[in-house]
Amino acid sequence: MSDTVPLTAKQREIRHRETRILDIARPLIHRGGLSSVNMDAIAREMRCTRGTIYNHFPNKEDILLALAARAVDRRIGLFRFAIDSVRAMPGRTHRDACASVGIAAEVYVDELPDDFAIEQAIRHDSVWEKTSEGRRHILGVCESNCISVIAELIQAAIQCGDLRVARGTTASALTQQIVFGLWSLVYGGLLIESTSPSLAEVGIPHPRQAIRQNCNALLDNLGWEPLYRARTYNSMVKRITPALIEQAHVLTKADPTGESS
Amino acid sequence: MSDTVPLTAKQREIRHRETRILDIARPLIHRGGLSSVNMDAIAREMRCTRGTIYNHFPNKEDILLALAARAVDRRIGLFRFAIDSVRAMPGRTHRDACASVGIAAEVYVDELPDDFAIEQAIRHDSVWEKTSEGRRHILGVCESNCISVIAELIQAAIQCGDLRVARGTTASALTQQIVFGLWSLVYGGLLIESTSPSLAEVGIPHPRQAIRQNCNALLDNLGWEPLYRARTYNSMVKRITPALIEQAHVLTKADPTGESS
DNA sequence: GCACTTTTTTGACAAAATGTCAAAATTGAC
DNA sequence: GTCAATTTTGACATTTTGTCAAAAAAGTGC
Repeated sequence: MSDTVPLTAKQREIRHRETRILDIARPLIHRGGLSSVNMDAIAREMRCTRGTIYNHFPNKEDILLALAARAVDRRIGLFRFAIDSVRAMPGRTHRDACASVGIAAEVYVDELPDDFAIEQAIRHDSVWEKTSEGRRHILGVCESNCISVIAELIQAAIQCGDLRVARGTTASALTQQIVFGLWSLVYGGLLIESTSPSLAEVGIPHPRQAIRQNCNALLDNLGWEPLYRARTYNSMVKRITPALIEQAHVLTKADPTGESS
Repeated sequence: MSDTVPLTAKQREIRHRETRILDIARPLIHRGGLSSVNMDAIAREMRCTRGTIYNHFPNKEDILLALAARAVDRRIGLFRFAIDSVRAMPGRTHRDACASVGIAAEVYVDELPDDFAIEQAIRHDSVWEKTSEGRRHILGVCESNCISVIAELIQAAIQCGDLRVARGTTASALTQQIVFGLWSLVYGGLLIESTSPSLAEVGIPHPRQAIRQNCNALLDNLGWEPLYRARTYNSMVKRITPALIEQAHVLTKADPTGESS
């Protein structure tokens, strides 16, 4: 329902501007932190005035939300890439694919720290309150997609028999349990690592290792075969990490524009 | 080194004012959200001008940090109360005490939501950046105390034999692993619950239950005896929850002032 | 109680940021 | 080329933070 009328240059420019605003806003985070993302700075780089930007976004917070949606898209891209990479390795299990998503999350935090930061920022009440319903919905869809990616992986593990559903529960309940468990462990762990200033002083010198071990302990207990073996696990991590890092930058370069033409 | 000189009324007033500022700021969060905590509102309620408040705190962010330190203190109070309560119940294990801390965390989120909110808020870069080193250190000590409470509990479980240290690791490594694992699971899970708008739509209708189960799965796998049994676990939860809720309000009423006179 | 010094409080001020809107400028259509 | 519709502008109002010289209050010695 889009291209019935050939768009004029002006119309194309306007349609493209939302993307341009976001492309300009993101580097600002990197240069001066989140507080440097202000309408003045964006307008200056855009070579227009604030008023024009307000034609596209009702307020600053909606811009942040749009950036967050892009960030989640990149994160999903990284998760998918990890899963596909493991699938391409001979002899790797669904469990390996699941672990690779955890590694992808680590790479996300390390290589795309601005994306990680903005995902946190928009959760803040003071930001969330001001956002529009429409934008919130878009972000919700992105998040939901991300969960689906993991859930599908776990369902595949159940179907192929690696993960056995215990008596008294269902495949979907088990799936949800695991999705939420891994999500809490990895997200919670990475968040604690990034916001608790001196984790080492408190007695946790290697949070990444702890997160990985805890994920494996959880999966082992929930009945996922084959159980954790350090050798195979570590070799998978070593193989996939450099590819993930590269992919993180690829995903950043290629801007994830919405519609086609 | 404190009370060599009898303080004048004015000196006492000033010394007491820091507490007063915090006592006034906290209800503001409840009434109008975090954004309503501004210097004007505090000054109005204090019946003085902003300038006076700036004599006590160098900026707004330091006030938030001081509120967060109080919040962590209350949280520790709740955790300690939970542990002590379980200790007083006959036939309860260290594992029950550990689980009760998880319940205490749930009660904290539900009954002291402003405290939970402020603990999140101060993690935000835009807030953290502006805080003073001194205040950050105070908060770090509070956090460290909280971790100690849990770590001691786990060490006790190791000493009494409920928790066995596997070959190739140490008691302290295991302790750290468990502390960080439970922390990630519970904190991460509760955070996701509170910030992911429609968790139910995404397929996780009962996040609290999922968190509890995941904690138990993790502890089971890490070798904590006796293993999870629904009956004993649930009876403990039922017994302790009302007492925790009451304690949450007790801790709020009694303001945790710093020094004695 | 009085003159004085020190401390504390005040409120006017500057600065930074958001969001609005009537007027100006630009664009597109005939 | 004219005119209507759309878009952009920039001045304005508002809100908030943080500063600082001057005023007020408190303390001190006599």
